[in-house]
Amino acid sequence: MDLSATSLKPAIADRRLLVIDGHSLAFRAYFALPVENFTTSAGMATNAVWGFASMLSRVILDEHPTHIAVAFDVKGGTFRNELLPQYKGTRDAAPEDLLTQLPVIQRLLDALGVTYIEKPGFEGDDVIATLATMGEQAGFDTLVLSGDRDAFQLIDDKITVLYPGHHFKDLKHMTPQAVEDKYKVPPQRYPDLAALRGETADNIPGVPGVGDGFAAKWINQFGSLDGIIEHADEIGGKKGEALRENIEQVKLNRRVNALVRDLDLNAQVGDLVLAEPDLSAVDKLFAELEFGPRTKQRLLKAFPGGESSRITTEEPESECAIEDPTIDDIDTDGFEGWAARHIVEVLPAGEVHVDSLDDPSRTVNAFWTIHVEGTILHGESTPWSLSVLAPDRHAVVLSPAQAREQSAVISRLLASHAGTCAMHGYKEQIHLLAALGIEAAHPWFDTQLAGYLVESDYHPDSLDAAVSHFLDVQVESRKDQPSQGELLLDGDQAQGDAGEIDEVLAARRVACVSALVCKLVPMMSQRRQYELMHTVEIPVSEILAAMELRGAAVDQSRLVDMRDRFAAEAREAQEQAWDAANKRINLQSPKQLQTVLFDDMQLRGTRKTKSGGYTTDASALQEMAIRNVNNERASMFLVSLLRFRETNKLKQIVQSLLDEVNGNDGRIHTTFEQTVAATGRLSSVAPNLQNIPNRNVAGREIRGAFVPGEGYVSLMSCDYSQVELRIMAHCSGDESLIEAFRSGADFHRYVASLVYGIPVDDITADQRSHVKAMSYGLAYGLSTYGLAQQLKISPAEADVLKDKYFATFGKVHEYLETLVSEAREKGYTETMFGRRRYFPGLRSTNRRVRDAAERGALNAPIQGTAADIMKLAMIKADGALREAGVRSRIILQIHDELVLEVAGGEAERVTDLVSRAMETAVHLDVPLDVSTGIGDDWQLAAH
DNA sequence: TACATCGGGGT
DNA sequence: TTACCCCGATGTAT
Repeated sequence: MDLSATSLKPAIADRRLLVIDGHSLAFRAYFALPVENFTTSAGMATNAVWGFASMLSRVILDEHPTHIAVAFDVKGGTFRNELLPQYKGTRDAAPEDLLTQLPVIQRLLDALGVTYIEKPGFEGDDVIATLATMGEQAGFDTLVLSGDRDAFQLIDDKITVLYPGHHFKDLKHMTPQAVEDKYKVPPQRYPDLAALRGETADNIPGVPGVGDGFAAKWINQFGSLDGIIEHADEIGGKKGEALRENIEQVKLNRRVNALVRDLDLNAQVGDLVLAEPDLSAVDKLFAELEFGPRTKQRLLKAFPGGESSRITTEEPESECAIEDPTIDDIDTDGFEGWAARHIVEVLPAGEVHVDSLDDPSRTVNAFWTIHVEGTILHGESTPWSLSVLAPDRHAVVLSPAQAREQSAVISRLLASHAGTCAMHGYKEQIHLLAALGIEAAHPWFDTQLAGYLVESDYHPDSLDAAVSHFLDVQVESRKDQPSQGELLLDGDQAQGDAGEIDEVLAARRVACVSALVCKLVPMMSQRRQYELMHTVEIPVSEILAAMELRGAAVDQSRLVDMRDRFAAEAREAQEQAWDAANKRINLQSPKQLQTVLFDDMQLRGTRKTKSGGYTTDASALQEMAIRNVNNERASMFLVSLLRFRETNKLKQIVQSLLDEVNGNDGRIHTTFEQTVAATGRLSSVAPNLQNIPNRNVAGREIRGAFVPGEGYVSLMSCDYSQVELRIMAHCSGDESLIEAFRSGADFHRYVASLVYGIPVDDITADQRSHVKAMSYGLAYGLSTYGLAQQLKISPAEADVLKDKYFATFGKVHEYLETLVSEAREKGYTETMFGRRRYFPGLRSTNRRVRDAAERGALNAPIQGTAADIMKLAMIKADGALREAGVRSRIILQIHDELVLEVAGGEAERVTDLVSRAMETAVHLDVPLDVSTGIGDDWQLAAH
């Protein structure tokens, strides 16, 4: 079936009212934009007008209202001042050049045909409250754009407040759930909470010592402010006393912050329709304000008759709109029957056939989508709902209990129709499905992996973010967490209102995934990324999911000992540093360090940080220590500081590991991020197990705390040596470098002998290390300056080394230049396996940006190919282990190293299987060298 | 409370 | 003034 026929209409409500707090928006615009940049030649300030206009167009484009109104405050007091004379008393009077802009903004609104409303004796907020209420009664979805939190009391299913965040252009969608999450009370109780807490901005005192937390606690305990007042005597402690003392104030606050929702405004909501602007009036005003044509175009674009309005009112340019599916009730039907009719009988069975997937002319419109919502916690993930969307846009939403009941059916469906199955985030889905007793199978399409493969520099952190990025629409599709009693329950319990709402959202989520598939399929084909997705990323997802679930066992008592020891040593170093400084400063504050080093001690700084001060990083401290060996206090301080930094860091690392130990199994379950690193590498979070110290003895000790778990006898570590250099040798075809690897000699020593033209045996340690640094620097685009810095030699000497190196390995030089020039031509780089990364920065006119892009373009194919090879090796090794039927298993990947937990009696066999898998992951013109080690812990497994 | 900056751990 | 990451602490703005 053809999706394009059925899924074109955007899911935008027919009638959507946007109500704007005019004063609050003008204020924010005024303070966000520097007035110097927005002044007419006659000296009139225009920053607030400009900011207001640009925000207005932005919100209209983002939110697609059909109706719109702006509310303003009126000069003179309101009924609130009579109740509470000091109300808003601390607010500074608005600056003169803001006040003069308010009438201009109103003129602009007139020209645009936007109604604005003021009501003497009342605030804009009351007008807003009234409009929102009228809108709700007339069946509108209403958005309230306001920076005043009093507006939160209006929020319900139909009314959402857009609340500006840190930057005023980031608007938070405050839904009932968002308010509940943030304040732990429902929106209608928010004013109770505000009355207790007070509002400094409005000069309203609350109960001293009572903040949001206590206010929410009481509200939840007694139901509401009235309940609290009734039971005020029962509340003990200082806070209870404070409450009783201020109870009249609180009551007054509550009367003041209640918005009036039934003003007589002399207007009908239906009349607020977004209309075509009066172009000549806009032109005239813009000429006065000296706004350019681009500002005008941008503003008008948002209004009917403007350039892009056709797209939003008719069909969107992409055929991938999100439409709420028809939700089928399976109580009367049974899931299996539903799946048979909507999926099994419609779609072909079988696995994915990889052959023709990368054909750019290919289109796919016959697939089904499965999506489990929930939170992931390795070992005890919590699914909230499972949704299945069929190609005919019919969907079923199951509660966790229902899904468990159907687990066998769903597992079978996933297995039999994997070849037409789409998901978002296979790895996460594996965990959530497993928690429901369902076994996942390699899907045909993963929208998260696909998004990563087509645009690896962009990392959405949620499905919604991916949707708004790739489909350029905002949808409300996610509550952060179902609140209590709102989880989808089973049959008899489930049919409350809350359950109904969740179903719609869950169905919308799966529709989002489906829309992403629609958008990404042509991009994947065009960029030829299917093969990578199927042969690399999807199988890797499965392996990573298993690794995450296994976790890594640690010896907790050893960690605790280490932490205490590092902590003691850090304290000692701190005392010494304090003595030397004659001050008990915070050694973790660069700012305080700067005063001691550069003011008190008058030391000469080295490099500057980007905020202007001298850096206090380790290399600078070392340099200063050398310069000041004769200054006893200074060197004492510097040395102690360095020792503090080192030991304190180690303490923190150990502590962070302890914090992450799972209480159930005593193991650490990291999460491997598969779509974060733009080059194709994995990353590891919570905790990061890819940066456990390894460079010096003290740090390496931490690796000793990683041990084989119950049922296992040792850990094995296998790593590639010099993969990136081998890739350079292979890709450049440089005979000398290839020979260097084939010879099997000490690589760096061998290379040094070629570079310096002296026999291998005569190479000094210095020469070897210089050449080694040069070799590694190549893949990073290291400058001569950087090389000099690192080797502590002069830039001139570094230059000589570089020239000699490239004279010896000419093809390497050529290859690196080709990488950049090809990237410049095509706009992207590619690894050996076709993984792409785009580099728009190569065309930048800013030299720094361009240089950075060039270094990236140099590095990405090399680092990326190494990442590809390791991923292939993991697939191969995992397959080999399974086929051999051994119990030993991979638990960690650290870019070029695999760590395995080895079962008794399997050491030799596993060493053989894994090293063979890694060596033969791909065939290069140079051998892939793998070294392995095995031992009682990770440190002892080193080699 | 949220964000930017600094510093430092890994490959 | 070397690529790619993750994280904690500080200090500032909100």
